[in-house]
Amino acid sequence: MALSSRAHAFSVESLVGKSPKRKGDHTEKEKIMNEASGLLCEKKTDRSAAATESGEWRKKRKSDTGMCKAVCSDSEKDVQVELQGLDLWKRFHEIGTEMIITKAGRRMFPSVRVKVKDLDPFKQYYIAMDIIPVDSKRYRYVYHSSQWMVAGNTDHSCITPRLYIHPDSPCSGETWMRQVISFDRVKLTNNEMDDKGHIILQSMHKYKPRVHVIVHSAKLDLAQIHSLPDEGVKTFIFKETEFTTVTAYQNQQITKLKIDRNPFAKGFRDPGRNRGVLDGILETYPWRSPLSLDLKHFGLEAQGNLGTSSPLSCGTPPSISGLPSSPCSFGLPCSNTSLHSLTIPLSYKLYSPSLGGSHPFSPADHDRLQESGSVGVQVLADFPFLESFSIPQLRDKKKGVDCKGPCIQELPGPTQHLYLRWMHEAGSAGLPASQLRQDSCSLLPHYSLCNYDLSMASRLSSMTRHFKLAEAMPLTPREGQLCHKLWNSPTYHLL
Amino acid sequence: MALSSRAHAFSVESLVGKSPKRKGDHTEKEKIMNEASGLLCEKKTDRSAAATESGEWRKKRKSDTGMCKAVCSDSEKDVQVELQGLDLWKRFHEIGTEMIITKAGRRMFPSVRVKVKDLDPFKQYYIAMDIIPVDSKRYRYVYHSSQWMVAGNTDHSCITPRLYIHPDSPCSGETWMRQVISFDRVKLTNNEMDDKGHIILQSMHKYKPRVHVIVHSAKLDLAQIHSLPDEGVKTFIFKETEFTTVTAYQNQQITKLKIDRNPFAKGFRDPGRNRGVLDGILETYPWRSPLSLDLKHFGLEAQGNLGTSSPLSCGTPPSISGLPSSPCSFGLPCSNTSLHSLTIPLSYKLYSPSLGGSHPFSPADHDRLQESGSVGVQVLADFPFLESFSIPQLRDKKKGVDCKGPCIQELPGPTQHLYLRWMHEAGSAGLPASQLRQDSCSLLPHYSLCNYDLSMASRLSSMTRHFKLAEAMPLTPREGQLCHKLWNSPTYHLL
DNA sequence: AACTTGACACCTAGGTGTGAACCT
DNA sequence: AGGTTCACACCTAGGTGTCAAGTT
Repeated sequence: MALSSRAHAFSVESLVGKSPKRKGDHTEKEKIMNEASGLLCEKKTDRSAAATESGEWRKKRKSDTGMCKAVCSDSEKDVQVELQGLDLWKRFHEIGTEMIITKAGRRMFPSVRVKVKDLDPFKQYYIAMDIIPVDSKRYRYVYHSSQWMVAGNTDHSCITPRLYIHPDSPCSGETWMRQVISFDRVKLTNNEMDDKGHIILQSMHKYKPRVHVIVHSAKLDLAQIHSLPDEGVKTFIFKETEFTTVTAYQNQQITKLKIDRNPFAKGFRDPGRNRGVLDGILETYPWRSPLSLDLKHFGLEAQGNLGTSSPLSCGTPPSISGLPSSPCSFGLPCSNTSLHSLTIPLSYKLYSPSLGGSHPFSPADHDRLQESGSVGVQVLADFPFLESFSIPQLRDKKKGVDCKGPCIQELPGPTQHLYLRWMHEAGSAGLPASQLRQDSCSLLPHYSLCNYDLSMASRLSSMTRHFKLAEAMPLTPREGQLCHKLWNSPTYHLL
Repeated sequence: MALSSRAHAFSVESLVGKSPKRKGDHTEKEKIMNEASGLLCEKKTDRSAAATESGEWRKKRKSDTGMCKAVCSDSEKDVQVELQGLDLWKRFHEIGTEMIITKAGRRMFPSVRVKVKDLDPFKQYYIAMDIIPVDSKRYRYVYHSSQWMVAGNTDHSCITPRLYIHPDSPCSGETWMRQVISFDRVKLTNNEMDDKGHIILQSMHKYKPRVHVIVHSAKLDLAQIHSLPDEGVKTFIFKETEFTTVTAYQNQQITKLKIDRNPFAKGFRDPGRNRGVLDGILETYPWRSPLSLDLKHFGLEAQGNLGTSSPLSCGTPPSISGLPSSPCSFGLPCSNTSLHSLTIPLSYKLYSPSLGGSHPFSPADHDRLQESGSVGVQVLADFPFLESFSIPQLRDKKKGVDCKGPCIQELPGPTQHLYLRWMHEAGSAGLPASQLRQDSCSLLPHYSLCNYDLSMASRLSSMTRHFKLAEAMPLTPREGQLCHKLWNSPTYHLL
């Protein structure tokens, strides 16, 4: 994925390593907190919004259901609040959760979702959420150590956090208890003048959300509650929901996890990440096989193939974790029904990210590969100079207009080569070195002339943005931008 | 537009007439009601949901702002409720509003939107909506007379209508009065077992929505209100919001108005409807001119023109309300930038809908035309037998797969002619008979070979579905389906 | 023959991360 | 050089009328 320039700078080691953890003194302490679910229940006793986390509290854990319970001891009754989606929150928390804040307001992901128990079924309650500072520090992300460091002090004391009343409020205890109470519509903003009711936060600070259960009284009007009432409030804090505010993601692992789990970021998802590295591509994209490159031929066929689906032989779909037995069949399944739109060349090379070189896979790499025990995939894309290419499915109108020539003329000559290294997920799809040796002869570069349809092409474009460019060292932001520009320039984008 | 088979059968007369009104005894009475804004305010005195429209009420009108006010006289204070979007409601009401109901639930369009005035700013209110039967009759739409007729009796008495509480409830009078209160999330269903809280109605019946302003009392729980409380309720009815429930639109004019006004139906919209009848097409679709048809040539060029934009001369764009001065230039503006995808033939004929014949325009028609004072446009589309037509923008995969031959083979011979009559909106773009006579010689059929791009093609397909098939008598459902099938068969659809 | 249903193309509306450009 | 903003491609989610096929 084309992670942001910042995120690109995240060190390779921590990405490829088996189970990357934040380094430093905090790690052990946080782990303990996670295991303890980090629950806090406080009874509201004063008007201070940034209430201290004091007060009696007990905790209970249901790790198998992915929930955690907070029981708030009270003169009346024990109210329990369970955080939903605890597993996901913990995955983020282990890395160091970041939340984007924007001027217009950005939703949280994950969002705070709770189940409430042991309310009085017949009483009316408001349920609300706010977000308070964890400390008075300003933070800075240090790329080379992949850590958040204190960068200064901030005085939060004069700011009263905005209270987000759950839209179903007020509601009977019975009704609240029947449903999962989701705060997914909450939006975070860094705009101090915000008039849309979003929660206002400062970037590069640590915060923690709180959930409040408020007993309804006749005086309360939903439209008039802007701060917590003096009494009848129970507050719950879940340590796992702590986060650092950012305007752009700092830690690449956070970006990755967000993309993987947030449905709205599906467009940035690597289609094959949950299977063998190549499986996703192989199964998703229709290819012709065996791969062979004839750019002149391609140039001639580019238009001629429009709308046709000539019967070509299809290769055997290989998988990276179970390589094909036929020595030279690096082909992919062929879906003729979608072979009607566009002809572009594309080919793969196997590549070891730990080798550090930008060269095609060579026999000498085998030995080093055995040491590293993992392997990536290098993609070679060839871009012929196609002046009058027909692009019927042109969604990006603006870019499409600009596309007639100049953008492609950045590249000299009729054919361009772009080498990309695909960083596979650590451990998820590593190719065993032994297997690689066995089949490595079949993995040497082949060139392909392949037809595939434009919707596939657009997905491929998205997919390739998840590739890591092939450099020995982590990319600098500038490098990342440059490579992305080449790959994602208007014309290429249309591939 | 390809109105539903039912809607197709709507009689020509009522479509073309200057200001079509429903015929029958009701017309005069309804007109009075419209002018009186049809307001009703009733004070709830019993639990009967289907309350009678009795009670004291006054009315006030602000026609220039498109709103209408209801003032409910009361022991406490006058509460006023204004229907928003009154103009739109009235346009529908004049035709005879229809609302689709489905098993899954369908939104209303227009939706009920009101402004409330003179509430007690400090009191809490619920605002709710329900929909009650207008009478105990079942209705049937009679196509040849374009009228709704009583078709039987229904006993509604045992059914208590579902109450839809506005999601902002309860809320202070102050807050309610600050905003437009919209019931656009209300959904109507014909599923008697509905468990999603939608309003359950019976198809082919007449209903009227009611808006209730309910004073909050401590006893009321938002989740527990399923019927109107005994007291503290003021009810408002707007005559213009009456509608007949259908599962498919019956009156083509309703379909047309829904498509024109509902943003979600934009895909079915005729791009030129707010200008001269032809202007939209002429300005929107790139054409080559002068129109001339050479099907053999077309067949040969169909693929050859892909991706090219050969420089052809473009005709003068005429408008139906101001015909072009050049005698034979029924051409259209040419947008070469989009002439790269597909070549299809299409031509126009002027046609008088009141003549009733399916023949091309003849001199003898002129006299009759003068009497009718209005004119439609007839479209002649020619479909050559194109076996291997290139269809890059194939979104409808299912149809695309079926498209190879059989569907087009329904038509005998290499070329098919389909006559469509385009019913222009009454009064919006009528061609003066005098002007027609003057220019009628230029309106005799011409044939055209024209290139235009696929996105345009898809819109044209949508547009042509709005045409009315040229038959002397209103079409039967079967006829409508047949003609639509020809025009919209898988291959044609891609035009 | 009248009416209903369900899959569908085509929209609106809005939530994502990206990277260029900008600010400080 | 760190941090922020904005237009954007690419998604999810769901509201339209259409039509073929079904039911009554």
